[in-house]
Amino acid sequence: MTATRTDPRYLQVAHTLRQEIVDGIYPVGSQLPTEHELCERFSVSRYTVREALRRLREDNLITSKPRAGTLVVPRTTSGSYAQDVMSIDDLMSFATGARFVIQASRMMTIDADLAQRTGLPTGTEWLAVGGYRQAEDAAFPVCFTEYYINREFAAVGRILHRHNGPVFPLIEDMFGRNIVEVHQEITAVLMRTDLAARLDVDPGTAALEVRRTYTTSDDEVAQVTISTHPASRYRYSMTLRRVRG
Amino acid sequence: MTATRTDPRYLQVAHTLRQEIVDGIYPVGSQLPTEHELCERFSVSRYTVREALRRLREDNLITSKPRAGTLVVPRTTSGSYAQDVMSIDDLMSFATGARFVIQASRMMTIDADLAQRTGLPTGTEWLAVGGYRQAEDAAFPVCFTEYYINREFAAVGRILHRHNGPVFPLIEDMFGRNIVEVHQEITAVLMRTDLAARLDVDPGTAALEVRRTYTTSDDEVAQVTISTHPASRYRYSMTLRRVRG
DNA sequence: GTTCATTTGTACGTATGTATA
DNA sequence: GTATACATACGTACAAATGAA
Repeated sequence: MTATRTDPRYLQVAHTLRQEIVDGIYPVGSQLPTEHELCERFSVSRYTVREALRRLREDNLITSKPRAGTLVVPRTTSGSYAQDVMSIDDLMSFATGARFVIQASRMMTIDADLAQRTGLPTGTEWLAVGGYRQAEDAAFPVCFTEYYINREFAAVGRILHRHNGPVFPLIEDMFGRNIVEVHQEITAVLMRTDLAARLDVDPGTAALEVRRTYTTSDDEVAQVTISTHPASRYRYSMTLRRVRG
Repeated sequence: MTATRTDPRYLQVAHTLRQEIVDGIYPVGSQLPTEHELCERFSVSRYTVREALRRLREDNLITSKPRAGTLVVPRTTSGSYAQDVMSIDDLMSFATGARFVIQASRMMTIDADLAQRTGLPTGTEWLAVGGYRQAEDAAFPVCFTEYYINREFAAVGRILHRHNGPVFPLIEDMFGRNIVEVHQEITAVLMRTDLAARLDVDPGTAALEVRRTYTTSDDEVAQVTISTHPASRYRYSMTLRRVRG
């Protein structure tokens, strides 16, 4: 958008700086002038400069750190792939009508072993819920799932038993937090004997272990989920589309 | 995150208001107190109140309009996730300096068994290339990879041996085609005996099989890749970020 | 329809805190 | 430890938009 006469000052400043970054006057990796210098250059107050820089930060054009100044960062857009929400639903793999049968639910302190499995800090307390996910008409569960829920959001545990589908929307609705990032790790494991019996597969067969970490806009881990799927019943599938860079 | 003594004031105010919105003290559709009233209630300046409200706006909990005030809005379930190019690179799992050592390369007709594994039509001809991917200094390969390349693009086979990294950019560069879609399926399998020896793991251990299908803008399958990773050496990792929508 | 008062948006100046080179 | 640059915070003022008299 071109800066018009009616644009607020901070948008005009943001527009000018953005153009200069794109034009290479401030190349990637270089320092932007200090806020004070920008105030002088544009003859505006620090408030206006900071509002302008905030816009550029929101667009991931710059990062700022005390004392270090403001840095122009590389653009990550070109030739990227995007995955839309349908693929995510696919990823969630919650078949319609699949019920979650809770087997155990309690507050738990992360020990060294669990820290390894979950990536959570040792000694912290989390609501641990374990159970099996089962389709309405199926003879056997499709997977075993462990939830580790931040104690701040432990209240969702009260309604888990009468809830189907992903759990993190519950956290979003009950606490007004947004899950902005889902990190996912997939590994191949051998089926544990205790799970094998309950899932009705042989111990020592292959299984897919999917660990998801849900992070809020405050950079706080809201929930970690670990699902163990018998290889014979699960295939992780997704489609990535290239989007305009 | 619970408001701590060290949190800035605007975060404390934001946290309190967020909780009160969630608790229904300010239900969806209701007006939040005016900024002036919030200043008095929390004994902070308007700057602090506005920073707090900005956070709530960024999380789509409220909207503000001049004169109309600040409104608590219903949570929108919308919002897709996107995955950026960094995560894709991660997904490609091409360690710097990892070489591809070709073991076999020949034109091949898809039989019933291969059709099952690759998803390609029986009876069609493809350039099949098999090999191991190995880091410079590693004693053992990180994975075994099979490429099935559309015969139309079989010319890339000539330069595969002196190429590192993903193969599909070669197709894009050599033939001016664009890969617009990558479909990916991940399954857990048991390590095949013939691969186990070469990868230096025990047969019957867990392995991650990643199959990728690369499709051009003409809806033509350019390439199918099947990689078999020993579970002990590979962890499929990706991050999805929710984007405004 | 006009005017007015109210509420958010933009903008200035100043001061202090905090992280870091 | 110090100086610097961004982060937070206060107070003030006026503009713009809009709901109501």
